[in-house]
Amino acid sequence: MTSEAEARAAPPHRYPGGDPGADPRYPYLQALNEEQRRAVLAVDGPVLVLAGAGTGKTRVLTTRLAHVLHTGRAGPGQVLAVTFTNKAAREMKDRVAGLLHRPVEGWWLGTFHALAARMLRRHAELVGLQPNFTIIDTDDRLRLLKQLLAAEDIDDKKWPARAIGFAIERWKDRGLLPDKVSAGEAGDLAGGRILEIFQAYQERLARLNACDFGDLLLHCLTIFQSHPEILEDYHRQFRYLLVDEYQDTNVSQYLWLRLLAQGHRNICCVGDDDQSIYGWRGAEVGNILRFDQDFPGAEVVRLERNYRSTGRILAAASGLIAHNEGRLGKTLWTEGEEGERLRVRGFWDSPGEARYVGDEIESLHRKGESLNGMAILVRTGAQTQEFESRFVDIGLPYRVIGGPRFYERMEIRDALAYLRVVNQPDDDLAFERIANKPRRGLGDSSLRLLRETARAQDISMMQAAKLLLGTDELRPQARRSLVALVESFDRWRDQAEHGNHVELAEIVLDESGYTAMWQEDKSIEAPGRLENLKELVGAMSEFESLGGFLEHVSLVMEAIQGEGDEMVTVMTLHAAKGLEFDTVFLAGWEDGLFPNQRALDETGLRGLEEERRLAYVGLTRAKQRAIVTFAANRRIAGNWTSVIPSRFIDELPDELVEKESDPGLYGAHGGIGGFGDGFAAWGETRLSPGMARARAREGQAERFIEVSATRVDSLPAGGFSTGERVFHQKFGYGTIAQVEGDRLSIDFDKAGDKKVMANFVVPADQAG
DNA sequence: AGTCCACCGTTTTTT
DNA sequence: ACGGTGGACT
Repeated sequence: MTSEAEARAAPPHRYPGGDPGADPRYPYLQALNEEQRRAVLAVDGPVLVLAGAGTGKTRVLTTRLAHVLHTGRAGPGQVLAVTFTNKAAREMKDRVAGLLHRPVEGWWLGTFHALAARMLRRHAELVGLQPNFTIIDTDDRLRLLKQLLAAEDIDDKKWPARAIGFAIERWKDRGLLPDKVSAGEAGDLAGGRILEIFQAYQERLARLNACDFGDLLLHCLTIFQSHPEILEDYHRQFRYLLVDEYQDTNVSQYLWLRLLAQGHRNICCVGDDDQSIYGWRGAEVGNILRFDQDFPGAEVVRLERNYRSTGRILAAASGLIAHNEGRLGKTLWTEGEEGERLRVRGFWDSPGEARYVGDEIESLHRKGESLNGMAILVRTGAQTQEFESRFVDIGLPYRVIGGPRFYERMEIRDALAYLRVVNQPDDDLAFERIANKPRRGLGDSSLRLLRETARAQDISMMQAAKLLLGTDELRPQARRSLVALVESFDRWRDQAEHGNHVELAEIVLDESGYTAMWQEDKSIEAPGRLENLKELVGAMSEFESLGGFLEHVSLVMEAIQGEGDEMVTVMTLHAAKGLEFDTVFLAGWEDGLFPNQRALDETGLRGLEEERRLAYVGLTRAKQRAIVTFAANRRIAGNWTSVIPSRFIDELPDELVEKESDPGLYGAHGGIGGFGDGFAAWGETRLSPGMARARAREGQAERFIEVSATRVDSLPAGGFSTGERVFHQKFGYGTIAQVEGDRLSIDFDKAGDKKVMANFVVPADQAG
C-alpha cells in the first residue's frame, strides 16, 4: 500500500486475537469461511477475487462493501461499486442494507452504463453535449444507420444496417472511435466505407445531442484523458472501487476502471474466468487473466469452496472445464454430499426430448420437489418453443425468461417516443418515430421534406416543422396535421412543466390519438398493447419527474418479473448465469447446436472454449441433480436435420455419468437402418477413436487435455479426408465436406448436408 | 395510402 | 416453418 493511500484511509483497524471473524464489532464476518474473510478484509490495494461458481461471491462482495462502510473507511458517496446488470445492482444494494441493518443512501452503485451516464451528465459540455442528452438504444441506432446508409447510397441488402451497428458497437467495446480503426480492420464492410459511416454516425449523434451505450463510456474516457483535474476529483472522491463479474468487462470498461483506480489503487474485482460467456459481445477474458500485471502486487484470493452443488456435479463440471486452456485455474470442492450421478439421455427427436423432460418434472414434482427449483436450460431461444408446447399439452406451469422485453415492445417505444419529444423537442429520432403514428397524413414525402430542411438548416426536425409551417411547401393536409401536432407538443411541454408526469403521459397518449389507434385496432395483440400502455403509465408514478423516468428507461431496459407461483423455468444458458436450481435439465447437447456451429465458425477454438464455459455455467447451476439430454433429429431452420451428440458429453468424466438407456428406444435401433445415426452414434460413442484415446488416459489429466484439444480439428478420422466419396447406411453416397475429429460433415447426394460419426460411413468403393 | 406477396434470415444479450 | 421486411401493385 502506498503511503498516500494510507494517509487517506481511515485509522487502521486491528483485529484482536488474530481472528477478526470472532470480533464482536464485525458480526457479519462470522458468516464467512476463511477465504471469504480474506477477500473481505483485504480492503487496501488491488485485489482480485476469483470466485468459482457457488462459492459465495455475492456474499463476499456485499460483506466487503458493508465492512468498508461500517469501519468508516469511506462513506457511501466514496465507494464506486459497478455491476453489469441492474438486477445485480439491486441485489447488492438490498443485501448491504440488510447487513448494516439500515438502508444506504447516496452511493455510487450501479451498472457501468448508469454510472458513466451519471458522470457524463455532469461534464457533458466537455464532449459537445448538453447535460440533457438522449441515450439512444439499438432500435434508434438502427433507424439512424439506415438513414445514413441510404444517404451514402450503400446497398443495405448487402450491408444490413444491423450488421453495421454491431460492427460499430464492437469497436466501441474496444474503446475505438472511427479515427482509431485501421483500414485493414474496417475491411470491406459497407463496401469499404464503414469508417465514413461510423464517422457520420458519430456526427449525427452529436448533432442530435445523443449518445449510444458505448459512447457513455467512451465520452467518459475522453473527459478523463483531456481533463486530468476531473479525473483527480474522482480519485479523491472514490476511495474504494468494487467490480462484479470482472470477466465480462470489455476494453472500454476496463480502461474506464483503470483510470478511476489509478490514484489509490483500492480496486477489488470479483469474477470467474471459467464463467466468461460474453466474448461475442466484446467481453475480454484477458482483463481478468491479466489483472496482476495491470495492478502489480495485487492480492489474489481464490474462493473454491462450493456451497451449491453435490460433489458429483462439481466433479463433472470441473472435468469438463479442464479441457479449456488459458485458465487461471481453480479447484472447486465441497463438503456436501456426493449426490446422484449425472443423467445423460438421448432421444429420437426433439419432441421426444421435451416429452421426457416434462414427464421427469411431473415425476419429481409428485415426489414433492418444487417446480420453482427446476429449470430447463437451452442454448438458443428457439429451443424453448418445443418445451412450451409440450408443457402446455400436459398442463405444466412454466415461465420463459428472455424474449422481447417490456421496453422493447412497439407500443411502449412509441409511447416513450412521444414522451421523449415532450421532454426534448429536438429528439429527432423520437419525433420521426411518432410523427405519423397514428396516421395523420404525414407520410414519407412530408417527412422527407422535414428531414431535408432540418439537415440543410442544421436544425432539429421540430424546428424545421415550425419553419416549414410558415411556407407553402407542404400540402394542405400535411400542413394542417403538422400544425396540430406541433401545437400539441407545445401544449404538452407546457403541462409537463406544471402538472405531474403521470397525468401528462395519460394526456399525451389520449390527445395524440395513440390510445385510440390501438382501441380501433382489431388484431389480437391490440388489447395486450393497451394493457402494456397502462402498465407503462403506472410505472411512471415511481419516478419524480419525466426526465428521471426516461433516464431509467434508457438504462434499465428490463421488465419487472413476477416470481411467486410454482412454475418451472425455461431459459437460455446465458440467462441462467448467477442462478441456481435443485434440478437442472440441460437440453439439446448436440454438436452444431451446442457447441454452436456458428460460434465455432466465427471464432474457432476460442469459440469452442466459450461454448464449453457455457456448458460449465449450465452444470454449475444445479444443486442436486443435472440431466443432460440430446436428440438425434432436430428441426434446424425449418428442416429436420440429423444431429450427433455434443462432444461435451464425451468430456464429462465417465464415472460420474449415468447414461440411462430406455430399453424401448435403444432396443429399437439394433442396426436397422431406419432408426437414425444419432442413436447408433450414441451407442457406439464408447468405441469411437476419440473416446478410446480419452479413456486410455483417464487419470492423466494433462495428457488428456492435450489430446482432446488437438483432436477437435486436426486428428484424422479413421483415415477419412475432405473430398472423399463415402457411403452411409441410411443416407447413401456422399462427399466429405469437413473432417472434425471423428465427426464428419458430409454432403450426401440425396439426403443433403449431414453430420455423422466416422465409424458409420465406409469409403464409397467399399460399399455394399 | 394501404394491402399483398415474395424473399430473406434464423446464437447467445445488457445497457 | 415462420416471421419480419421491403417492394410493387391497387
